Amino acid sequence: MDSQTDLKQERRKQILDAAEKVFTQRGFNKARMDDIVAESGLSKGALYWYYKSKDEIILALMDRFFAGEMQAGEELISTEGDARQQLEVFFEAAFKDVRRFEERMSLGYEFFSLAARTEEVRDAIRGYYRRYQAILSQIIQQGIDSGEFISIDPDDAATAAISILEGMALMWFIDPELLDWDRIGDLPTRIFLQGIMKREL
Amino acid sequence: MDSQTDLKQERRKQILDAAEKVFTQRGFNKARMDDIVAESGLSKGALYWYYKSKDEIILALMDRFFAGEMQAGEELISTEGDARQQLEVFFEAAFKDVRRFEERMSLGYEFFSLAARTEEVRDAIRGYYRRYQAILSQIIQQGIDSGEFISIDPDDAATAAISILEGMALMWFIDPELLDWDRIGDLPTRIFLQGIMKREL
DNA sequence: TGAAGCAGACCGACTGGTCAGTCTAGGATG
DNA sequence: CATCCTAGACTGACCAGTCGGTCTGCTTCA
Repeated sequence: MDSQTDLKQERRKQILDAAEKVFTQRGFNKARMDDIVAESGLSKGALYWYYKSKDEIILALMDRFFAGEMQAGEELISTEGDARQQLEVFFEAAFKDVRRFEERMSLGYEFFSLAARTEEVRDAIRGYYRRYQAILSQIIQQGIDSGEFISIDPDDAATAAISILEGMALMWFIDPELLDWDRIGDLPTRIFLQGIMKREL
Repeated sequence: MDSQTDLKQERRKQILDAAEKVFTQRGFNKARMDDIVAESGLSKGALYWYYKSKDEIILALMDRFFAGEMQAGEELISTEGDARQQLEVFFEAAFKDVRRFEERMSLGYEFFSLAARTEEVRDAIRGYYRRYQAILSQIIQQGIDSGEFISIDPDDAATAAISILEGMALMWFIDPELLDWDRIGDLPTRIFLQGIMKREL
């Protein structure tokens, strides 16, 4: 029972790993099941033993993709420090993630374009962002309570913060030169923070 | 020669209009050439008379798409007022555009995911953003020169501004509720502006 | 002990549908 | 007679998904 379950997990991982690689390189539509078969080292029969269809693989991959992206964010909430420091850490970690997931970014945009036509995908992405927003909103609320930040709707400010992150990721994806991390550094973070911090008059 | 050219233009427009509608609804891959034929009211022969392939239509559509998006931005540079006002007008116009292009947004994300695998697409989008950045950078430079804004790299600040716009468009695409324009209004603009404006100490 | 039975995991040749693009046989316009 | 079409049948490649079959390990029971 146990080693059987392990095998199942192992095989599913094996298939999703292969699918991730193939889908990233060729996109959902150009990728053939036979590519995934070849990449996974399994057979077509095995592949269809574990997943009923290509769509099922895509959906399973999506779950894994956004769950993975989420982890970094979720862990952050326990960070020490005042709201400003927490946001700084958050942004910094997020930027690092963007660079770390470089190759996987195109997969993200595959999901976005799928989202337009597939409710299931849209809902998954939505859930992901809402959880993200909740975390940031909480931090910002702290900052408002402690008098660090100006009086502002924390949900909206959180949405704005995520927008900045996602926008920068997009820009970097399209034109890495325009957005040289070493040069631009934490500029957007600084702009955002200065934008919401209380001024000392 | 003249009315012939007109007819050519007209037919090409007819085809691209149909393609835009079909691609927006079904995505590049699910959309069939026969769908575009039906939508355009022309025949398959006519379609292939004007465009050699599906890819050629996609590329032509891309040029039109980004050229259209660009116009609004290009016109802005002549706007009156100081840098702050110009940026405010710019952001406001951009947000209006997002809402106006609601149905066409999914097409944009089709292009983004294509960009990962097609240099021609990547270059086109890149060019579009660079022109956009140049405009914003110019305005921000003005603001720095006039002492309105803090000393900052205008190119980087412009990149940050575009990131905010694009990020918000993305968020809205995925979750319009999270980003209710009437509620969130010009918050991101205000945050950005406060972030780069000189403080009166 | 070992033969028989069985189920779950897996193999890969094959099928059947789909669809981009072609082609034929015209017709109109200028 | 060149250009701009119409109508739509057709071809050929491509590929998701199927299906008959194999292999391995476990259980049963004589």
